Amino acid sequence: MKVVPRANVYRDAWCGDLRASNADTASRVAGWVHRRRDHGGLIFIDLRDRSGILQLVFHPEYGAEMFAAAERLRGEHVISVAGTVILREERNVNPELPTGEIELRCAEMALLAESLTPPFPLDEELELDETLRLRYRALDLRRRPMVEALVLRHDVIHAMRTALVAEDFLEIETPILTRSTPEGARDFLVPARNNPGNFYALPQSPQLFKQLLMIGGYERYFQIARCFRDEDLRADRQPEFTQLDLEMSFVAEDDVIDVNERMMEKVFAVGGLDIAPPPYRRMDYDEALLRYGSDRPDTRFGLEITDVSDALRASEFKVFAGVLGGGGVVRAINAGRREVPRSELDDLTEVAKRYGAGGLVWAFVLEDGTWRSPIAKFLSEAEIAAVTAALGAVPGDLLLAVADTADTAAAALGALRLNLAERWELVPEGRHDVLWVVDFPMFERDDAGGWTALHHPFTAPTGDLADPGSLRSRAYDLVVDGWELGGGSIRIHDPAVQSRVFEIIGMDEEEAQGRFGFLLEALRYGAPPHGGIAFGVDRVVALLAGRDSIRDVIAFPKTASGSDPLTGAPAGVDDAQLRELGLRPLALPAKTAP
RNA sequence: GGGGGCGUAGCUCAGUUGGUUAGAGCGCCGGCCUGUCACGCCGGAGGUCGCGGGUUCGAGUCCCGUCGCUCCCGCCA
Repeated sequence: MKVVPRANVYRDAWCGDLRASNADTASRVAGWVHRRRDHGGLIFIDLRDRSGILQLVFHPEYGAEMFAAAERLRGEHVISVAGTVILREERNVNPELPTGEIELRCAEMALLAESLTPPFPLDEELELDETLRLRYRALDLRRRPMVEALVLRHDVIHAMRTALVAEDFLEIETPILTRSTPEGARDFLVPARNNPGNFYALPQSPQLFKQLLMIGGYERYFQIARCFRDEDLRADRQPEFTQLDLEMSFVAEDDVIDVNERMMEKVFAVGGLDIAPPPYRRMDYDEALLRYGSDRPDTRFGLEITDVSDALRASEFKVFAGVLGGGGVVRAINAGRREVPRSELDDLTEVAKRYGAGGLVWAFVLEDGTWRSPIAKFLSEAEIAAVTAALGAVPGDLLLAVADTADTAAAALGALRLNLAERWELVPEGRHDVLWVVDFPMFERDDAGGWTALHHPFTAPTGDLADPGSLRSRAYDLVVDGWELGGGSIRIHDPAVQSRVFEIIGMDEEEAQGRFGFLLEALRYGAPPHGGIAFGVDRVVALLAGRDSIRDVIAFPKTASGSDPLTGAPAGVDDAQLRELGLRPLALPAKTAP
């Protein structure tokens, strides 16, 4: 650790800091008993603090009473010891340990706290049941992978803050208790005692407040902001999560992207990622969806998707004719030269179906250019040749195709790509790809046939406001290795445009005024052009730490069902509390009696 | 809301076609041990097989239900 602790009754050094250069000096350290090796007449203790591990040596010669006390030490007992740093004999050096050249010969020991036997081992890295880990989170947090993850998290946030402060950003807080604006995700609600029947909402993001800060003239703002969304969880989604939220005035897309590239370059360096310096590649949304089947493409491996509709336009094969005739597409992946058994093809078909495809067409290209495929007999020689050529396929290659709507084909083949990459381990070790996805559509159709904003309704559109389907948005997402790490946009600063966007998404004047009147009003008092971005801090850290789940980089996360085994949250409250809030107890259906 | 996987000792797991007394490693407890670092050796304790019901002569194993964890779809920037 960089700073030596201020000497006190407990310690004057970090365990993990002592080195050969400290040999023959007196030192005092404190920490937890990580492991003990009791040889009868000689005891070794690995003492652990936040910085690392130091071997302590206890010998009766150095103090009989202390030695007797050391015999009673058990795992996770807390002690403070004073002694002399000793250079180990060469044959006793432990090259695995940063402190392995030395040890502390103990002269004095204070037992500060005893520990029960821990419910799981803290000294080895093994997969543990997550409920158990969360139930005993204080102990789990002592484990090395957790310490490393949270230290990295700190370093990442520190790097972000340093980079932004250096670019004249101001850190400003926005409210946690705010107003429900049910656009996008479901809100967490908080009953307002002073106003019975009314509720605060926890923010899904500081979006509106940061726009007000721009109108307020602060020009460059950022915040490490806690955000809340009451939706079902995933490995990369928690009900409360942390965003690096920022906003800038008098900027266009490139200005925001430039600042953030400079910042993220520092962040990637903190994680030790080998990434080419900015500017980062930019890819159009349409291209991402076509070639990778996703708006957050993982470009670390090939298996790109190709649209082969044109080669099959005249096909008499009923499935293709039906789909193409109905405005759909046929898209395919050349999976390359692979020996794939029938059972695996069935698995892949299941993957495609899970994402909405009716099925998956497979074909092996044979030496003579024909196909071994269930559908070979339905296609003409010319069609087979055309599709083979479109995919750049050669004999031995496996082709996988989906015929469906463009959206479904993209989703199914996109998922299939990722599945194949994992199945066949196609991602090169240590490779990381960073890119901006840009030029998103502004709106997409919702289930009811209306329009809904792809990002959010404060994103600035480009194009003809009379034709919602043709509008693009001035948005940009940062994607790394298929993870969406951040997203933002240039915002609407013209109140007329903002009103029109609300109109397009089916929000009438009255409703818009009711929900967002405060923003519309502020926009009328001189709103500068502005834009910004928000990064998912948990995702950034998880990616840098090489973890699959953001739970592993959050000190106190929730389980996948949103519960907290540590505190028991969410938990019931008594009727008196409810009455005080003006709420009626809910009559829950009785549990079925045994 | 839907689908998949998992649930056996404190922990990580094995447990055959339904068959006698449910096992291993680690940990824990006791003993021995002066250079270990996953210390070693000897001995021991430790089980509501998630929970409830059913089938069966017999259930950890099969069936139904339920709870929890986890991954995914829907949902979600």
